[in-house]
Amino acid sequence: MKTPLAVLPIGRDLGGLPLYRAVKRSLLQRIESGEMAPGQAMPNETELALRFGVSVGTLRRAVDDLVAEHIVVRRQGRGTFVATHTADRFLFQFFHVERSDGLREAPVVELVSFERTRLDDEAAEALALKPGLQALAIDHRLRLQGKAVVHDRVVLPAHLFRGLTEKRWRDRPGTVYQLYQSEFGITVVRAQERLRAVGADRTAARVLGVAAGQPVLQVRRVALALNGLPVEWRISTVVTAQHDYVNLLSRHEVRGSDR
Amino acid sequence: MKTPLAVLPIGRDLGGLPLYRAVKRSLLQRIESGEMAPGQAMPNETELALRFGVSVGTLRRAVDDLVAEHIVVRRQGRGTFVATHTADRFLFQFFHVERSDGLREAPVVELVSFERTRLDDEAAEALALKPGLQALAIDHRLRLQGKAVVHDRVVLPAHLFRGLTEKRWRDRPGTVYQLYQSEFGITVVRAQERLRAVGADRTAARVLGVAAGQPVLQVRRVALALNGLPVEWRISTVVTAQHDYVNLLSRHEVRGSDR
DNA sequence: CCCAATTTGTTCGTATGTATA
DNA sequence: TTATACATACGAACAAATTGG
Repeated sequence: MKTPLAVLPIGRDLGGLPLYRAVKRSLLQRIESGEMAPGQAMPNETELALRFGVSVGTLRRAVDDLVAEHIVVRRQGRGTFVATHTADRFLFQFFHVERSDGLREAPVVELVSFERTRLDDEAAEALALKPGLQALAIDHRLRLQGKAVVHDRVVLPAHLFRGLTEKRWRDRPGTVYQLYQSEFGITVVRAQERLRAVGADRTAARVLGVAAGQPVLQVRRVALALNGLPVEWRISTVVTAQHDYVNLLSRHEVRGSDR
Repeated sequence: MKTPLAVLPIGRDLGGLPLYRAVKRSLLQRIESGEMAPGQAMPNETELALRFGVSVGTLRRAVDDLVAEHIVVRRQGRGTFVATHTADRFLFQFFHVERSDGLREAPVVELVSFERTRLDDEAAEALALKPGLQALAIDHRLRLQGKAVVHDRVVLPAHLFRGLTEKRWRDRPGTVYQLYQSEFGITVVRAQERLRAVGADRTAARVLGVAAGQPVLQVRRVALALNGLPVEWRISTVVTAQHDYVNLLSRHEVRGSDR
């Protein structure tokens, strides 16, 4: 016999909102709140349907949406799990640089610097925060096949990453997004990037070993968490002499945002 | 009483293939073959389900996939239609340049040149064809708010676009993808782009009115048709002084390819 | 190796709601 | 108003994958 679990409220009135959307929202809230943690199995479908007081089909419809948004993953015969960030997912969804001949591989990341600083105007705007707020600025060099190809500057608002030190950053076992998730409860689910071509500035030129002024690709990214709020600002500089930024225009948009 | 319509075969044996995938494939084939043309309404769901000999739920599942891939569109109360290329869709799915302050608008397109030529090695490789095949090369200048921002070079294999003349190109009412679809039965559904930063070459510099060698963004795109075959090769050069190439990393991949 | 329990995946059928013409 | 078509919701049955005995 399973533990007798509480009935889950779907949310007050749902004004015209389809039932499955209400269920989805409720599930999302439970995930955001940490009640169902990443990696953890959710109750099974019939169980959840029972608790929500909806049919299995309706419950499945709600979960379908979460699966499409990479927020949960289903495994036949095993269960449904709150999605964890993996190196694979990071590579696939957030790392777009590959060699011009199509060779794709994980970059080797070197830490260049880790500083406490304050948000400049651009970072503040991107993060929807006030300029001058305490922040962390972390620089990396990324190598592909030994070649220095990308310079990354990551800017994090300090109040979201309390207790983050250079050592913890350095010693993280996986990707930085895995670190955000496991150590700070921040799950990055989507991002917006803006790209432009510029002449390499001194920092990038030094870190990447190219001449200042040489054309490089600059990628500005703001990463958004589960709750839709921006949590990371990043400027990547890419040497595109032998590498490209690839973009597949074959993906699909989320149906309804709910955020 | 409806006309008594033929039973639709789903496809011989379906070895382990779920029924809804077989139905989807069958629908796709009918669309590719032109049996159901763009803009045209498909038979309604119960009708289709009946003809395929499956339940409405299964039929809907198949159509769901096609909707997700933008191959058909559903309109409640009206019907399900084979998708047509529209200016909106083109802008949203295939045009990624906007002003750095976020202003997004349709570009004004000027024809610069229209030539008959032959596939060079790079174009041939991208199009999976042999170098030297007859082709059309068409150059454009795109303006945003009056500013020349993009230079486009479109390369089309002549055998797919028989009878395409400069006049027909010039006189098309909508986007070029609408032209491909309505005049040549070619529906572009997805594309792959590779981006790099380079110094502006002479052509681009002339067309865009920038100094040669100035950093510009170069976008190489191969566009794929419904059947998955490449049909267009394009190199765009973007002046990113006041504009960005934007990319939303929030979209989702297609489940199973079927192609 | 096989069997049984568990969980998601697929398919069916039906009823009712909502948007459109 | 009426008819049509898609949208939502329900419930049930069986298939397929996984795990553990």
